[in-house]
Amino acid sequence: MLDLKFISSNKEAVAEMLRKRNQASLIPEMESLTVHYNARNEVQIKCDDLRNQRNTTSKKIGLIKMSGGDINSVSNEVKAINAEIAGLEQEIGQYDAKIDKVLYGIPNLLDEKVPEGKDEASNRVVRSWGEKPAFSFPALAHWDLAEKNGLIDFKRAVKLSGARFVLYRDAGAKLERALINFMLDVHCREHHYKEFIPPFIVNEKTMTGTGQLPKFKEDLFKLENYNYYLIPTAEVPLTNIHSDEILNEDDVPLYYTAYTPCFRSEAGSWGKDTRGLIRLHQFNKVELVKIVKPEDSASELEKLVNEAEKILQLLNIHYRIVALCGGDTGFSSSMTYDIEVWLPGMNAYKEISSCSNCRDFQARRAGIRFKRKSTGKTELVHTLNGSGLAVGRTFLAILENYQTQDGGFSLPEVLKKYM
RNA sequence: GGAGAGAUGGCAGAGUGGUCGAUUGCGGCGGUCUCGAAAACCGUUAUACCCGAAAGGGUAUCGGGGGUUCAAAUCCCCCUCUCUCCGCCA
Repeated sequence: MLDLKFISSNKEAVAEMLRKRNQASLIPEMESLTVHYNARNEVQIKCDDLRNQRNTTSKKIGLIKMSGGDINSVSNEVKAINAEIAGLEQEIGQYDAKIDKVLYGIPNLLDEKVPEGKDEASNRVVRSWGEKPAFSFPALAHWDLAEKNGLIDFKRAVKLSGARFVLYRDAGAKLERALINFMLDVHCREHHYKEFIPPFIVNEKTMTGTGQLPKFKEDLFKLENYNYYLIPTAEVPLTNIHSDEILNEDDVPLYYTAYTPCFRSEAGSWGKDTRGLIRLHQFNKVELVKIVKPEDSASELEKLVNEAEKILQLLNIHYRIVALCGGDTGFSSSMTYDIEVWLPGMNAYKEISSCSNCRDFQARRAGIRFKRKSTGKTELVHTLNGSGLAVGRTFLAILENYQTQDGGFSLPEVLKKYM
């Protein structure tokens, strides 16, 4: 979330951001924050003053009692003050509730480099790498290749669970596992990430820390009768590892990675990408998370993209890097680069990684700070996250890009030792 | 699942109704000493909010929520989590 004081003194900048995100409808709510905030403070000042009176008078009572005096009248005086305090506290609570409701729903500020635009049509291609493969035959889509080669059992997955689930089998399961190990090895050995296996189920506070809750509850799977949610990405547990902590300056930057399955309800995407491996309720992903000093986050984002795209370079698959426009940038992110991989079978580029700089937005929600030595002050860290990469989509990119005329496919060189 | 114990500042660990935001130790930071370091000694060291130009002042916070009281880290209730023993179990 944004700093309440910042919003109050920069309303126009926040409104500008909301317009750029195509969410101008939030502007009146945002502006109401200042009103509530000021009103709240007035009550707070009154309340603090009364509490001060209460505290000093109460202390006097202790002294009076010790010297054997009568405390009745003073005691009644304090009771009257307390009644007044109770009323004011209730008022403050009401203001806080109103403020939080709005504040937790306001998206992050956008980096000035973010392109203008309402939706993905305005995303800007920054650069690309490699070449589209030239086939002398019509390229098959990955679902056909997966079926033909016995890598995935789509039908039985439906029997087991339903639509948008897959059952990897034989070499398919092995390839998926090989990719996970390959990605983790590259990031740990070459990019110096620390590896984790986090819980796949987290609580409400953790989901709030990274921004999934309260606003995007319908995108999550929630466990019945528990206040637990299935993680939609390892970004959630990894980023929250240090929630409510004050780190030493020497501890940062932190580079964390984890493989986890990711669970998404995909509410609102009925009919989209119903075939194959593009959009699933459960998919595998290797995630990269960085916790860094504010002055480093911009350059760390560029590095993060490089680390993620390294995987595709090693697999030798063509892709392009896209800077998301304002309307397409996620709630918690100030700036996002997508890596879009080329899929010859689908004749399209598809997102395979999303790398975001969340700056202090998540850090403020989750309470992740560090103590700066030169000033002795605590400051919010900046957090970044990126897929490195979505495993299932990498799987299908390999199938489509490495397919052969006979309907089979070959294996990228770097994966051979993992199979 | 049964029985018991516990949750206090970066960490360890005192504190059972008032002068306690909290003894002390360790760690951190600054200093004295030293060529330098260690040791020793001295000082300092929580977070958030509010008022203030600042100095400074106020308020809240001892796992979370509620209650008793003029007054709660301390008493009562509920919840969460941790530990020990027993049972079950990958």
